[in-house]
Amino acid sequence: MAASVRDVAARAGVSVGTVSNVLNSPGKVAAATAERVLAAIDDLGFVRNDAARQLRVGRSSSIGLVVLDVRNPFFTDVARGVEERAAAEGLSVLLANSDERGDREAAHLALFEEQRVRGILISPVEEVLPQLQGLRNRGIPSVFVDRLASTPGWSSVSVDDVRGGRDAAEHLLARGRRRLLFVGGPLDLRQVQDRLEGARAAVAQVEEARLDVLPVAGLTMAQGVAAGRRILALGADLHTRSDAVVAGNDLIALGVLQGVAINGGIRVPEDLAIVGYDDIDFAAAAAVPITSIRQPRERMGALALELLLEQLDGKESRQIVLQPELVVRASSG
Amino acid sequence: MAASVRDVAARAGVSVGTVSNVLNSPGKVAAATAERVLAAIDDLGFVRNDAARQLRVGRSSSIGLVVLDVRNPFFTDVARGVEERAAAEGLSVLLANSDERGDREAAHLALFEEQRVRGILISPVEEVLPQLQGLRNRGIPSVFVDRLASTPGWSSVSVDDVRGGRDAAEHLLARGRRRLLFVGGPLDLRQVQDRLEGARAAVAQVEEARLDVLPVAGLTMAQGVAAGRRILALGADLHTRSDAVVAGNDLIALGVLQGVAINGGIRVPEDLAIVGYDDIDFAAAAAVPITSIRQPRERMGALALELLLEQLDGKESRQIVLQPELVVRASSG
DNA sequence: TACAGCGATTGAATCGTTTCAGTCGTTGCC
DNA sequence: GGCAACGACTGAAACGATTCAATCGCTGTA
Repeated sequence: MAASVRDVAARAGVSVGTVSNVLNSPGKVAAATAERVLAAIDDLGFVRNDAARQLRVGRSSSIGLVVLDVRNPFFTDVARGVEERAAAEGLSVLLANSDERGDREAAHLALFEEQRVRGILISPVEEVLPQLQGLRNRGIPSVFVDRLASTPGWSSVSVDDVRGGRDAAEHLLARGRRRLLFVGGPLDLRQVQDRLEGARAAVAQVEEARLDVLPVAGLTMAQGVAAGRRILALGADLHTRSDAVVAGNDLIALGVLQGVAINGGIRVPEDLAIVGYDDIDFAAAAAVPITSIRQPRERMGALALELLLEQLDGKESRQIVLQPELVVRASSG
Repeated sequence: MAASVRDVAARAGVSVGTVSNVLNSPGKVAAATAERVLAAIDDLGFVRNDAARQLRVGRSSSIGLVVLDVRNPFFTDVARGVEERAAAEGLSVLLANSDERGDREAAHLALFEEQRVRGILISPVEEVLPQLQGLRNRGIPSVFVDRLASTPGWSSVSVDDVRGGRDAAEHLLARGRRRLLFVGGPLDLRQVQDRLEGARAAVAQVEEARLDVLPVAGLTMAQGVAAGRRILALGADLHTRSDAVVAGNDLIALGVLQGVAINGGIRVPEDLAIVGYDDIDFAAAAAVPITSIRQPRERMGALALELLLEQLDGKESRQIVLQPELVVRASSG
């Protein structure tokens, strides 16, 4: 049904090699011939079969990107950074969503390997090093995004989340808050651990301050809303409990804000201050604009691709750690 | 370097056909043999080469999805619906972003054809029918998403945007607003046209009501913020101009809200009511929760894939038009 | 005239899988 | 004992592009 390079060759009265050259090294072909071939190509509606090309060439021209949650604007921004840099390099990006689930993550990696992607960028859910090591042995390098590669020999671009968590908590403490509540999860997610650890460190510096933890199942707005409702349900207790929330990310922060606002019983920031994480665009547009820890999102994506290219060039692996930045808005009083 | 089915066959002491059968029709192979083959497979770290498979089989197992803007939560939600339904069918989804640009859209379609995707789901920027017709002739069907296919013979899933626009404007009129301002663009985008047309129709029903148009370059928050600033800049004029905004989508609405709020000169909804479109999750969490026109986002995605499957089965094309739903929140007073 | 040198073109080999007609060895039945 | 039927397995052909050594025709030079 679909025309092949052989059909094109026949119609243009040249050999298949020439057709291929017209497509891939136009300089090698006489102008008149090229013209005839091009004419044949669109007479026949020929479109190159990428599978055949890849098979012969031995590799594809795409790279795989696995993110924790495509619906989180943080990751679409990262993806955007990756894509822009990749396009400049003639690579296309396959975007996959693990939804914070290890099984989906593994499945996506397996698919990427079948597709023989050039390399993989991943924001991992769980311990994927063994699988990635396998990929690397078979010639597919990878780079961690939004997560420090602690094992030597692996590249990564990340933000110092411990510091980010500390900055968030210190800011709240500086504003006089003493009963902090960390809302985030799943707790085995590294980013969450680090941010929590940072917050703990900051709280430990202040005598009468404390930090409780309200774990949630995922870093989504819905989970945040649920958490907000639980905070509301504490009712009068609240004042003996928490006067500030350090959220695992902005989605959680937005959710909590929405959740506690429902009955209007709790005022933000008067009764409850909130600090988010990521500084997605929506944070500034929130009911009460959210104070947040900004990460250079697109830049992380672009850098990650950069590191991947370095690996493909046989260069040394390296870890880039970017610094987060506190952006103060109304939600922290 | 990478092991092939031939290597596996050699190591397991069977023929390549048998290896293939172990992979694809396990029922056809004796248990003992299968076991030996499987052992060889992971001794060698064999991973099937998808390009070769595709080449032989003649088609891939993915479908392409082209959206106007991946950073718009509306589209990630649609994508989610598509993916879920696709996964159930054993298909994977290639997500591409046209960024509301015709050239990028065309480039993505071309790439999808090279990959021999099974079919294409597209939220079109411009008139792509000729290109899609070409694809169809060569065996790749497509379905419009979030856009009615007005030409007979084409499938689509859309929401009645004229009605949505009308509902938005009627709601504002019912609340006593009379000087409406439509903020949206690009104006040649069908969704924008329809929503505007609907708003116009509603305004035409009311004697002393009027509708101005403030065109913007794209349906993003940044554009909305810029529009908001321009509204602010009108200053005192404002009251003789507009007392309500019908936004092209929620991102614009959020942006406008943020833009006019900057100096606090204009209060929402007192001075300026705002109605958005899409009802993305962030609309409810906004500074002033945004009244919006809800579209069944995930459902649209799932239905679109459904229609694509129907086409692949040789069934008739059809157009599904869903009804939007007004969700009233604080921003409209 | 012969020949080197050059650009343009050729076409067979190749990539790794799936497919399918055919072989092989057993079993069961008459 | 002969034969059909059956399950398991084989291996060559095919998919459609790219590659590269070889060939072809010319031109300009010795």
